[in-house]
Amino acid sequence: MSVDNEDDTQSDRAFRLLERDIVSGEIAMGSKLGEEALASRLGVSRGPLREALRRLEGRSLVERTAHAGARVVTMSEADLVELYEIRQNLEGLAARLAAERCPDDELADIEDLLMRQKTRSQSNDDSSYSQGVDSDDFHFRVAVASGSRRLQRLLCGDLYSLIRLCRYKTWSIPGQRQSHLDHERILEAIQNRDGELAELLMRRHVGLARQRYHAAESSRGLHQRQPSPFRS
Amino acid sequence: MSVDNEDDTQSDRAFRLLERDIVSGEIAMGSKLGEEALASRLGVSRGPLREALRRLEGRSLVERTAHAGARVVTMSEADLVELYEIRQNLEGLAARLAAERCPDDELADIEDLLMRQKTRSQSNDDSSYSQGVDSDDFHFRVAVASGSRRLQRLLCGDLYSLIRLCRYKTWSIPGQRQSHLDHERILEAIQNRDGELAELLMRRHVGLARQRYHAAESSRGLHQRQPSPFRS
DNA sequence: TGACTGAATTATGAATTCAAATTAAGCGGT
DNA sequence: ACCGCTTAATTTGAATTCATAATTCAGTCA
Repeated sequence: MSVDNEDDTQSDRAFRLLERDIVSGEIAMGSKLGEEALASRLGVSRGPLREALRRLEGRSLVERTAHAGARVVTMSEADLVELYEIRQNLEGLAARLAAERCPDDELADIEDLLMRQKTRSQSNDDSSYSQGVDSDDFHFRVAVASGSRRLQRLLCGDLYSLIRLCRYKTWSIPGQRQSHLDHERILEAIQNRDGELAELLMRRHVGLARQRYHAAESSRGLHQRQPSPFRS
Repeated sequence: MSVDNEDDTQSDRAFRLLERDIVSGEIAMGSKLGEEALASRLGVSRGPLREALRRLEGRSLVERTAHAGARVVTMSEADLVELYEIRQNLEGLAARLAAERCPDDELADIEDLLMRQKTRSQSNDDSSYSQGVDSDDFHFRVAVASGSRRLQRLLCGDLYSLIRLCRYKTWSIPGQRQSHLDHERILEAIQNRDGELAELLMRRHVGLARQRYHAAESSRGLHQRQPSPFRS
């Protein structure tokens, strides 16, 4: 009916919508994805919807059993730990590559970003809506600065989706003063073309962020998620 | 028609066949994947075939443009370098995790594997058909030994497919005596529970394998691939 | 001769329809 | 009352059909 934007195919629309709802947690892990219901909900026929589900299956966001149906993947705490270990390593790699090959002006842009964030956090104490958009995120910028398109896609696409599937807003825990200091030190190492140090600092930074989250999570009961919006 | 094996759905069959043919290079990068032709070739209808293509799209093995059609992805030399950088890091991570958490008996199994490979390469000088199956591959075993299912899937599934898409038999270049020595040293570090050393050695090992390949490749002209079997 | 416009063709997108399998419910037996 | 089996209903898998967009080729005009 209403053509929203660029991609005019129904399948792509369903894919984007489903991906958004799954990653944002609006669908809830393990939910059954009944074709007829979803199709009518998204305003598409079962054909394109099935294609969208298959695509999500390829991205390992949904699992499918032979003639039974499709469900959103379920992720345990162990899975989250595994994802963080991978992310830690890969972001370290991104930092090192950025130190080795990123042009100076792009690094200067990131420096500007950090400066803006600093002044903003000083004037506006909470301002925790800093999670505006990707380009405002330090980790995203480093992934771009690595110059490796595939690494960028892995970090900002697949890994980000899966990690965020477990919980909200985990990419960069905002409002942490220590995080900002870490970011400054990492950028400094990158600008000094010290790849080894940049990798080490980034690894430690992500690792500490994980530990910090884990501590906070275990203290207020684990696996609290939004109530599932539709069917269980 | 002929039900080959476990998964009885046509879409899954088409998916497996297409993945195999693409990864093995039988389809050639950039090939147009006409739906009608492929459907008749695989003995399925267009519906299931489209689902298979979408799934491959999700795994980023095929690209699709709005109403134009699907093509096998094309990978440049730069892409291959990026993939190797990622693989290098991730296999290092796998080695470290294995050193930290893999039970001793499983490591003993890998030791047996290396012993068998050694004796076999001594008696049978060529024996390069060692690339029998996954479980005979050292890197595969280390990925398993990491204990991280997701890391294993990333390394042995996605990355392996993409890297192998560029060229044949690149996972472990067989018949290299130095490789076997590297493997022994890496396993030794893992068994000594020296995670840092295992990671370092594995990184260097993969890096050297890449360099070795690159040297060999550039000397005999680049990007020589099988002639495309069907349509361009 | 070359490039642009137009229609015809081909291929893809999507809905409908039918078939097959799983799930759920109902029935009978122990 | 509980367990197993049979049958009905729901859901998924797949093929056919129609609509729409892109490609191709022919024709015309500059």
